[in-house]
Amino acid sequence: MSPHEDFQTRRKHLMRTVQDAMDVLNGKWKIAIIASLCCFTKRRFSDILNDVVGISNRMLSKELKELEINQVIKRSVLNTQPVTVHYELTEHGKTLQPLIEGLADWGVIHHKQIVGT
Amino acid sequence: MSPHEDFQTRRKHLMRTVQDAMDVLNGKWKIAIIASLCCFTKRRFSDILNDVVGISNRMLSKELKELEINQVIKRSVLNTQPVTVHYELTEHGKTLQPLIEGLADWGVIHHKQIVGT
DNA sequence: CAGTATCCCCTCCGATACTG
DNA sequence: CAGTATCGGAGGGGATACTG
Repeated sequence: MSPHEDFQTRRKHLMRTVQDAMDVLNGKWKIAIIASLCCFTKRRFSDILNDVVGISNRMLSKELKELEINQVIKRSVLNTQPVTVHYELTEHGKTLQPLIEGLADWGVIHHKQIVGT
Repeated sequence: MSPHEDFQTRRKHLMRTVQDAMDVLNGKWKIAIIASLCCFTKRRFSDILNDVVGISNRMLSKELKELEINQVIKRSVLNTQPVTVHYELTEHGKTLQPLIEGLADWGVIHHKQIVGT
């Protein structure tokens, strides 16, 4: 295989697997929601609503459902009065933590790059 | 500082810096475009158009501009006939490579998780 | 508290056509 | 080849009100 073909093959594979990941993390809010669940294991609906600046309850509800379907988060209902609901990362979801941290680190780097120190 | 406050502080910081990163990588296409530039340093407009499945030239043009403004990619015009344009990651943009790789790795993990090996 | 339901705007984005 | 211009539709997403 020529070096050129090698690059092509690597790129195609990279593009496809990155896309697989982005299919789960798509939309405006998913990453932020996951970040909210990264520290401190359990959060309630209204906690996340506060963490993620600007999100509406409608959107939060929708995004949480999608993340649950993709087995990234787990929803558990406690039979208190009124009902309490806990959200947390699943074991699978926790494999995203390094990525979120990496993103946060890059956010810092980028801020320095743009603002200058 | 109590452990609880510590968590709060860490989360706030995490959320903010993750947001800084996502401000640059927002929209449907940025990550895929950067992935296309990760292997093989230079790509032409039409190359990226082919790499990123589904994107239109309109969107590609728009997203490339934003990435250039954020100093993630560099655009260079070669005075051939007709004009050739090369896009490549800047030094700053290259600091995103580990993240893209991480995303790709997670894509593989997730695919296994959902499909089952 | 943890959501649903409804309404509606407006932006994102695709399709098509055109230019240097 | 590397874009820009224009149009139009779909749906993302906000605001508000309501429910168990």
